[in-house]
Amino acid sequence: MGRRYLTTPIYYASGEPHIGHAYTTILADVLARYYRQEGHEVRFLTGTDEHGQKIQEEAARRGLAPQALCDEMATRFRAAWDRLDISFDRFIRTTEPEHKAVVRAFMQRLHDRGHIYEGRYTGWYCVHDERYWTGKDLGEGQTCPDCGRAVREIEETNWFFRMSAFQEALIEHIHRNPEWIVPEIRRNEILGFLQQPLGDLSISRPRTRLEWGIPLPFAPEHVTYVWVDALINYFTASGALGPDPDAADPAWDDTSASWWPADLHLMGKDILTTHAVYWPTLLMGAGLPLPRRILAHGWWVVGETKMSKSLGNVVDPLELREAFGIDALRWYLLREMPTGQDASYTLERFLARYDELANVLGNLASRALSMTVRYREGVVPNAPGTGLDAAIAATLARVDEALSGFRVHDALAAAMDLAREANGYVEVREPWAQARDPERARELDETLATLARVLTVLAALFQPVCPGRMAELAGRLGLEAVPTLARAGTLPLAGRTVAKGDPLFPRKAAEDV
RNA sequence: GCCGGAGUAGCUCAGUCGGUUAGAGCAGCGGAAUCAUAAUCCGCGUGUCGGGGGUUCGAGUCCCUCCUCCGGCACCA
Repeated sequence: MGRRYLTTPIYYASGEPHIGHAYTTILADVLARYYRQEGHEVRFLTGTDEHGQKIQEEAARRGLAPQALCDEMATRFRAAWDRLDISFDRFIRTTEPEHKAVVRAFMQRLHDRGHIYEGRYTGWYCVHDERYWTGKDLGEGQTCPDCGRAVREIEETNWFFRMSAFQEALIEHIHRNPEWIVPEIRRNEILGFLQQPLGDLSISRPRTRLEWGIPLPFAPEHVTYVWVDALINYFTASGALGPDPDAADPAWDDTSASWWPADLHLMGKDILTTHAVYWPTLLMGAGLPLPRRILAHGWWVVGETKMSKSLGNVVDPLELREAFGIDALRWYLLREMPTGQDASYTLERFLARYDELANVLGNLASRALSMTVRYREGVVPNAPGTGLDAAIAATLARVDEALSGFRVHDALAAAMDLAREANGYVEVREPWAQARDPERARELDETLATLARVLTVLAALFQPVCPGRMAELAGRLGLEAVPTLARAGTLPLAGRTVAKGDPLFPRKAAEDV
């Protein structure tokens, strides 16, 4: 099996992670777990972006050293991901010595290759806030959007990356790789964006106004623009360069021993341009291969609904973790939002999705395990459990197809449909009637063996979204762990002792929220 | 303004290269069953497929036009 390197953005925030951060990260986590499930070796990267103006300002406001603020922030993000069951393999921080060294080497390499030049940057400066704004940020009559005071146009020395030199190559790359940017609407937007002449990218900020950053090796009176610094994290964490890299390191020309290039960058649609334009052109400049896929997802919006009106408030989905458990929350977020599109959060929809989990999947497990305990002393009979083989095969194919296009919601729908079909199978077989007639013992054995098998497959299928509950289900089936998808359908189960246990997803009422 | 999407059952959506009576889940109504978390299973839809026009033997599916909503148009992490 192959290797998969996937990334979330590194997050820049001083507060608790919100639903946007959480969704990206859970989406990445589910994909990472699916890939592991399929037997791939996986590198799942997340982390924090710790340089720049806002960090410097926030630290000053709180009377902290910037590094102290970042330490606290990184701890908060790690804790949040712990609560959401995120299985990252590497948590990178841009203040790590390794990353700083890679950024310096990266910038030097761009410089050595002739893609960087010194120029003048024009912007609107607010004296009161001591910061620059771009033209489109300005309020009416050229005022500061923060404090409302008049801004003045100012020029400063800046270093620029010749992004424009790579415009044609980037357009060609997108045309040659139609699935490079997913979903298609985002690809179209980037192509539309690239129809305009691409300007060069300012990659530095003078230290006279921004100290908290990585100095440019060839111009130490400037620090690296924070977006450039941040994007390079994906390369740092690939391990392509050693701990003390320089621009002449041979690893630049052969990254095959590392995780680079990334298989998938995930992000919200708001930061697609940086990932699909700035980052690829920077990589071209450095002579590095481009990431294989880029997935931009949509936003959760909270529409006004009867439910939230009647409750008189708007619930943050993350708070539902308390009452329903993290597995249920992950299920809702990934099943409800068509991957790549926006979705609207409502409590009503959450409850409907939870019922699906409890009634279709949870109840299937309850009834199947309960009957095995009741009719066969809890031992899975030694009989052909092939009753649902066609449905299982069709489901695996559907899941595979959906995931190859990153339609996670479709993959989850397919998994749930298998549970539905299994419930139908129970109705058709009527194991309770088979149990009453001693002459039908063999049929009952087959029914129970089939249900044990399909539950094993379902545990594997749902494991990436519901890792905790599916580990529990696997345990009740007498398994040590959730098996891989490849093994789940053929794993010998006869003779194993199962346990009924409490409901996997206990029934809830709206009042419980 | 320019570019790009979307508009299909009460709700969330699927509808591949145009082709038999337009589908799924949820909600609703009726029934069956009793192993199970009062869960499950079966049956039930007179939907102007946003409006109008066109191409075609035939259009939700292609073309034109109009309406409504949304997104992108860069250094904002």
